[in-house]
Amino acid sequence: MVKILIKEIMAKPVQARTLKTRAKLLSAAQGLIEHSGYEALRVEEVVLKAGVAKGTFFSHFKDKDALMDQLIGARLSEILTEIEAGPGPKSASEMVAALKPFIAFATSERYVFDIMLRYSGAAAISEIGPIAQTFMQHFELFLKWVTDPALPTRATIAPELLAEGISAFMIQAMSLNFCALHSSVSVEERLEPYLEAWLS
Amino acid sequence: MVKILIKEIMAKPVQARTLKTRAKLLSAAQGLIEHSGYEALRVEEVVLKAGVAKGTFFSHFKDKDALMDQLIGARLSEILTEIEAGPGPKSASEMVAALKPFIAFATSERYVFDIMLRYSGAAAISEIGPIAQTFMQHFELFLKWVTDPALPTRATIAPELLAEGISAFMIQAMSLNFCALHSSVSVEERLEPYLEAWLS
DNA sequence: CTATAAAATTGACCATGGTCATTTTTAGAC
DNA sequence: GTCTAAAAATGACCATGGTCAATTTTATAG
Repeated sequence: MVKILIKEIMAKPVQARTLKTRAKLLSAAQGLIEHSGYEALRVEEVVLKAGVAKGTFFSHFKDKDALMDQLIGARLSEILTEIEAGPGPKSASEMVAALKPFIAFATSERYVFDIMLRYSGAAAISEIGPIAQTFMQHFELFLKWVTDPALPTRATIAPELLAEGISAFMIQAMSLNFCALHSSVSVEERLEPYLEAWLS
Repeated sequence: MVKILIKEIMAKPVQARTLKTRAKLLSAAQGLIEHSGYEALRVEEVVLKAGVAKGTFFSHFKDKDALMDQLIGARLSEILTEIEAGPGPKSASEMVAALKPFIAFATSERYVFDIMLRYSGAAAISEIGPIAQTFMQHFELFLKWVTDPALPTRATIAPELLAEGISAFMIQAMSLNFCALHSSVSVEERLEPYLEAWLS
């Protein structure tokens, strides 16, 4: 009885083999993506390169999108962490400049952008994945920026609201980038007036 | 020679049969959706109900998503047209109320919301479909609203920018609705403070 | 070392979207 | 009517993501 209780509390044991297989799958996928991009990735190729059976893939990842969540989420998090390490922006213009690497990756492929949006919020707390976590991460970052006195902002608006707004405008600017009618302007050029208007 | 030129200028002739088949496919799809929603739709079921072969479906629609673009786009356009017919909002609160039917449909299924976002901008002018058109339609609507003196807005911001901002916040509010961490608040409740802050 | 239960892996198989060479139908010329 | 070329429709077939009963591997108790 005690044993059963302990078992329920403990995380289920993971064999070293599991970690090894998982690492093989992730690195195979990463290699393929570096060669041909995210959209072109095929599960078949991943398992072939990793040297495992197809079924193994799906016992490590719920579906193909879950792998994408891992890979894209990891990259987004790396980029955000780098941005966090930099100085806080003192203007809308500097903010756009700081966000440039994030925007560059998120708009590198339409597919990447779509996956990012689709996984930005999880339907259940227990399903919060890497991409959803980066949304929390960039909310924290924006909150830090707007509460820094170095950045002049509208005092009448709650910092949390300001931060969420930055996120909304960033996504809007990236969305319009994929639209033929608006693609003459770069994401950054479009984002700056939004933020200027929102923050001051 | 003249004939060839004329042919090039003319739209390619469409047989009555084509329109009939297309109508059969659309109504079959509509019927299935009314019964089980958008996500559950299967091409196989559509052609079965319409009484045509599978290949026929794909000579009428580029792919399954193109059918969804038609169906969802048509519904969105209907809703927007009804909203347009109503009175312009005199406050952020009234604006949210006016948008309620649009929001209700767009968030009725996660799948519907995803398709809407994916088709909101077309990669090429020639590919602008029904959903992309509704985005132009709601931009026009928002522009009409913010230029109406009955709605007090920040005069320092260009009306076009204000209109795009409303769109950005509406999408942000709907996105967060699908996120477990934020689903305790309704889309409308979340949208209102955004618009309040943005417009005044 | 052996037995055994749990964990991990396997690959044949399925579900579903999508293609294309072939066949059928239609419109128009004579 | 009948001939012909273009348009439309067909369904066998393919591509790819995903499932699951059966098998192999691992950890561990005795």
